[in-house]
Amino acid sequence: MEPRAERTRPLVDGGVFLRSNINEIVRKGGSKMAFGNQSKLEVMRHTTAHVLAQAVKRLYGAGAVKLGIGPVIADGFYYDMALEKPLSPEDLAAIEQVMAAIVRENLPILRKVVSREEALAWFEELGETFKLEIIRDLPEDAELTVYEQGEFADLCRGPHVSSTGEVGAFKLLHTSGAYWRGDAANVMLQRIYGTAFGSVEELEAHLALIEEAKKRDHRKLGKDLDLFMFSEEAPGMPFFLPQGMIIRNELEGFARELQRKRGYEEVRTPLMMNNRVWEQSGHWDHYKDNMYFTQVDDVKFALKPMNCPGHMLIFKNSLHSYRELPIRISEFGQVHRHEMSGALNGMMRVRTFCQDDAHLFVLPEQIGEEIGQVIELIHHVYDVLGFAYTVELSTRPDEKLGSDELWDQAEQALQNVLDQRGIPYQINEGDGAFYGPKIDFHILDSLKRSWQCGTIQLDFQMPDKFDLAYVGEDGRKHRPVVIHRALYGSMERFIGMLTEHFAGAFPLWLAPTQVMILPVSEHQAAYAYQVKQLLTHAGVRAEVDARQEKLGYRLREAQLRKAPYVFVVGDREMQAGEASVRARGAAQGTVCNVEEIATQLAADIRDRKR
RNA sequence: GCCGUUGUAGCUCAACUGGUAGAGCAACUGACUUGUAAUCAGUAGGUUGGGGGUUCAAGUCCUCUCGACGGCACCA
Repeated sequence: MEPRAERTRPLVDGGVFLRSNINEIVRKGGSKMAFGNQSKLEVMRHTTAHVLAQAVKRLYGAGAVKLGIGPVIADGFYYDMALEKPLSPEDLAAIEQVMAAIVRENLPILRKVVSREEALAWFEELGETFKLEIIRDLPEDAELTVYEQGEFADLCRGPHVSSTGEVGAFKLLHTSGAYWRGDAANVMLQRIYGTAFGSVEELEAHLALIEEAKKRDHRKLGKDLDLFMFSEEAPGMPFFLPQGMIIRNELEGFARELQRKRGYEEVRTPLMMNNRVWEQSGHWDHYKDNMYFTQVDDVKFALKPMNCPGHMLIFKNSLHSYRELPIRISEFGQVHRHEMSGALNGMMRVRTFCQDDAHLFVLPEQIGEEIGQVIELIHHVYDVLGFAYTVELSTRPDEKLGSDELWDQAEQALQNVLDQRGIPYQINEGDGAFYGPKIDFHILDSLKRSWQCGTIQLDFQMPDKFDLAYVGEDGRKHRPVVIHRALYGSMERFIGMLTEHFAGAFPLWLAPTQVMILPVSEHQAAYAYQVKQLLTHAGVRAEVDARQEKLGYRLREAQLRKAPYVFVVGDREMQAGEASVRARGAAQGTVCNVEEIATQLAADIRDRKR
């Protein structure tokens, strides 16, 4: 195939393009900061992004396309560009065709170091205004390189593979809008996402993984399994259906049980309070754009976006001695936060949710010990559920309350606890809450996706804002320190995450219906209900499906509902006080004495066995 | 909020360039009395998200609006 566009003048007068070769570059160790830690796959994906840009220019005309940036990301790449025409999925197919042609042409990829002036002149002529902006913002001494393949050239640090023919199996996935330089104040460009792999097999495996994730989508499973629903009447506000409520109650019960043993006291605080409380706490200043307000008589009220002020008021309700501390107040607190419409996402990002919140009022010297206990508690919860997790330490944000000295102290305190316990963690600069730094726990689900769930936040601000005090040994008033913490984070999000993690096949203790009992025919229906009764008394959630349908049909439904156990009862079982017990996923069942299996299941449920 | 896509029966989806809404499953009724992933037959079910407009005629075109989806930005 002939390269379509002839270049009529050299890119840069007098310049020499060198063949781009990743192996050579890595061997020579050239420009380590750019190349050193990139895998060959990443380099190839980066080149695929250039091929994408080249294809778009061929298709819509070089002049009609202004390039933004086209970096490699986890699992693929994207390229941002400005073009008149909004891209549709059909356009992606057409672009892929042109990309395939460019790969077949096997164009050599040439690298050239250019001076700032040369680069500016060239991209000026091309009308690549975004590239010009990049060049102007680069430091004076930055080494500028241009990569050229056929008629296409791009300002780029590289590296790239040595020719377009080395691009492997690729696919364009979807388009979206993206602000230039990630700033909402800038124009919005069109972003095309794609991925590439060394082989067709790897690409297909990746696409299959995406399909698998879609099948596990909690929005789909939540609908299929009747866990929860949404309504246009309350965007971003989930409705829990009876089946989903069972899961939620189990999770709450689990946390309550653990917290009771650890000296927590459960409370419930109002959903809305006079706005002056939020002005006092600093929430109004820092968070009013995301709060819901209402007028009651002539007074402005706000729905709580957080539970802390309510707990501060509870602490202030009585006088406290240093002997009482730590005081641990917990609440399954429903909060409302007005998230932007575009941010909503099923149970994962909602406008009202329930935090399994707690505030620990502690003496300064108790901070380390208390945080250590919360870390242990979170570990226990995740361990029972079988989750691996990572830990992040988030430090002071730009918009914050309090002095740098206090922040130094608070950040140091958290860091010390982690270090002393030998817990590996990542530091997340600037991601803390406005009142204090935090330790976040990120769960890794079965698809290796990370979800922020548990959190521990150290707060020297709220005690101050609310003028909290305890009476010390010396008989004088002292300021307690507050630790905010959550195990699940948001019940809604946690349930969404659990649904995807287990693909709807919840462990026995969480499963809404733990045993589905199927009488073979109407004759055994009465016996089936007896079995249900027995299981119910043992503390097992059992249902009977005695519909006038064939056993195979009802069995299929029970499996689709992902019931952990199916009991089939026919005449044989009825005579012997037994049931044919089939565990979820098992090819066939075993016949068990009903009382024995009931005892066994009750024990497994009590132990929250996985 | 921004860019793009999208909204048809409870669910999943169909209806060529505008010609007056259809299927499977589910539901209901009846028959069958069922032994480990779908028994058969029949019945009913929709102001095509909502408002406005163009047209002889709108699910289809235009417009406003609401919701959802994919991202961006946001996420104290």
